[in-house]
Amino acid sequence: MQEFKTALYKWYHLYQRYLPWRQTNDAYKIWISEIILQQTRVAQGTDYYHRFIERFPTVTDLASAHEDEVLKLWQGLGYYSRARNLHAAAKTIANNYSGIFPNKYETIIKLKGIGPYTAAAIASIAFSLPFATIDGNVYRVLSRYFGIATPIDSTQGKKEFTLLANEVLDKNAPGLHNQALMEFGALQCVPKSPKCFECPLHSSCHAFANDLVSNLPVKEKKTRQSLRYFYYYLLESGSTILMEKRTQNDIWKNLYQLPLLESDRELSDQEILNCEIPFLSRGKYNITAVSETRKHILSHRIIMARTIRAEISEESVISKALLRVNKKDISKFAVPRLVELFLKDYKLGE
DNA sequence: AATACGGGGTT
DNA sequence: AACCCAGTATT
Repeated sequence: MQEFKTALYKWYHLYQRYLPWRQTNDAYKIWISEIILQQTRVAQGTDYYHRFIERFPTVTDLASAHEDEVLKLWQGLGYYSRARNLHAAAKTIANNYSGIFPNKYETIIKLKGIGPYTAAAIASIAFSLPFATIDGNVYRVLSRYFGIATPIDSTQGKKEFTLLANEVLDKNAPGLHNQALMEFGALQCVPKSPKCFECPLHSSCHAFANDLVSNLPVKEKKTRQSLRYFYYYLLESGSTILMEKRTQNDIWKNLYQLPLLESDRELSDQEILNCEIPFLSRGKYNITAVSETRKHILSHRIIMARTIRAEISEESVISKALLRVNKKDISKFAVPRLVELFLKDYKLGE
């Protein structure tokens, strides 16, 4: 065990990346980085981290912002509940804890959007508390090194790996230990074709000795995708278009979009042209274009989307849930990537 | 225990 | 196309 840790820390000392959130002890900044990095690669999240910290340097800055602005800053990063929960938690800290980030694991994990992983990360890195972080990297490194085939996405697996990770944890330097283990998984003990022959731990690695590297870790469930059909309406009148906010408990909650008709099946061009435009209870319109289908692929969904562009008369009566937005203001709204791409096609929203 | 929740990189 | 990424909340 000590051999494992000594080699790991030596490796970390030599090969760790420079990461902006490693240069601070500020729990707030560490928190932001950990939320951004949930299910997100460092390369994808780094710029967001810088912009977020620049706009919201402290937890009270974040707490006093409007959610729309937080979501706009998060646009394109995905899993938007992270941004909504971040904002809600900032308000909790500002209101209940005088703007001071809590320094106990039990308090930290009660905050919205913070689960076992993030609570352990903040507790260990910002406050040197002995809690092991267990993320995808840690599952991979531990399952291979110790040869554990319990599925990591089972209740039993979570229990076993949590126990093991906390056993292995260096209580004297938990923050360093956790980051070293995760960095090792991210750079050396990677999912596909890890370079085991030049790995400093291979002489005592169970998977390497038994040719099990490509079989570990074990994961039993696979996510399957389902289809959705989206028809967006770009409804123009003069210099304005119509937009709406997604408020349902569904994908992209609280983001904005072009008025949407969702169908449970694909619609033909003829059906699209014959279909009365929803959202308009009265008034003339003139369909000027129907886009190609754009296939938007997410982890658990495939969205087939088209846009219908139409001129609507000034006196059109619209559902009151729709917003009339001046074209030059479109970019102020947080929109899903899919909508952003459509707007770009029309040279709107930037 | 199972599913929803984004977007992008890698193989 | 499948898999994965410094996971969490909800059902």
